[in-house]
Amino acid sequence: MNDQQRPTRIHKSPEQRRREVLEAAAAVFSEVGFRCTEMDRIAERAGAGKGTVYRCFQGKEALFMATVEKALEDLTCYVNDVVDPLEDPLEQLRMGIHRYLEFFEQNPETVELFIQERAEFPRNGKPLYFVYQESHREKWRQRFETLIEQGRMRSDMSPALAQEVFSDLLYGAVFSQRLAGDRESRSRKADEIVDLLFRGILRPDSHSG
Amino acid sequence: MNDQQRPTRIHKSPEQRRREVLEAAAAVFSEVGFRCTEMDRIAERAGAGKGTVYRCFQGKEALFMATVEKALEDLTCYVNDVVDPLEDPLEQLRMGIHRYLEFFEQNPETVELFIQERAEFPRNGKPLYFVYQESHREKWRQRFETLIEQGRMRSDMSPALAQEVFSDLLYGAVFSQRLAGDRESRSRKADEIVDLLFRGILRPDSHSG
DNA sequence: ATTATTAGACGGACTGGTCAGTCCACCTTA
DNA sequence: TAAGGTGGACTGACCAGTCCGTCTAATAAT
Repeated sequence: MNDQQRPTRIHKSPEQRRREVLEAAAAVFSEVGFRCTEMDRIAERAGAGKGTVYRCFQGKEALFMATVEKALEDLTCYVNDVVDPLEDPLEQLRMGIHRYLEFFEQNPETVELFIQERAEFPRNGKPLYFVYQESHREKWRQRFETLIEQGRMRSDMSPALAQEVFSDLLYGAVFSQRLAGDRESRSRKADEIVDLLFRGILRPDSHSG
Repeated sequence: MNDQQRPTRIHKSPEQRRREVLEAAAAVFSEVGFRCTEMDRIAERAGAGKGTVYRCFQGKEALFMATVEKALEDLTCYVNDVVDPLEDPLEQLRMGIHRYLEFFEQNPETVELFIQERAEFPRNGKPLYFVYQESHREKWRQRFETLIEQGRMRSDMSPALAQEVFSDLLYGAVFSQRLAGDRESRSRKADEIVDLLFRGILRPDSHSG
């Protein structure tokens, strides 16, 4: 009369396990948020026991940060793999905006992870998102400077400010799109957004100073 | 041998109590986040007992949402009181951006509350921030439309898109400023940002189509 | 090829700490 | 003197992280 289920234990490679746990964690964290996520739930979703999860990652916090880091690496690759080979800075800008918006449209749960990171670890210093952003700042600023040197961008405009406006806008667009929930696809409008940033909203003949 | 402190109980008006608790709650919530906030801590900060806090507000969640709503009302007033009386839509836009950025610079903890709201109540539907935003959407769209009718704004540009870009940028700027932690004051750069949005980054003679 | 041995992978019961919310004895004030 | 505002001790639920008996699979021995 022993109808106990055999739990079908399987030994997998450490990398395989780690990947499975990480994937499950990203899913659960982005679905219910850091605090409401129970480690048991992640274990269950990964098809593993709690002990296994704790062998792969030091604890809940470390596991969460690993999911954030993974997402940032994915984002960086998605943008840079296409943008870096381009020659024209203007094309890099245009394509950068496009790829960035597209990435978040295809991986909406990523936004959730970034929100959670900032919300739950306010004392951990700068969120990883901004650490990554900063590591690319110099590269992008040079692109703006090149545009000015080439006489294509207004020389009375600070490249640093332009860069900040671009990155603030992208950040805001992605968050708004996800949080407001009812907006149209931004990535399909990437070209229009680029046009606005390049040429402004006013008619050329109407601004005299 | 009784050196027990007399707790100096004072009966205050319900409104006074409520205000004090709300203020304390906003401070603690924005300092340590929703989850890490202990109701005991809010009570202590408000100079009241836990029971008193629970008489003023139904529970932790209700108290938190009340702080968010209060912050949104303050923001709305700070912007609209100055913007609405203006006649020129372009001036309204310029001043709106300025006041918005200024508000968050003067009330940085407000950003924290908005982050927390979204992070902790993902299933509550749209965050209050976006509910408020939506309630002003129509008004702002009409301002853009007026600009087009007056021939001052490019007629090939969708007012709806322009509006979204403006609001996404503001949202992103405020969050970035707070989260990245090391940016310069945005409100002092409001005019430059406005200039970028109005005229674009490119030299007028360089875009031929 | 088959069986014996064992390191260590595995899962899940258990523990201990943490708080949200309750409850009631006390105190203020009218 | 009584009505009801007040504060803080208490309770019960919840869950991260631990611990250990069980089970797998790689290797050794035959």
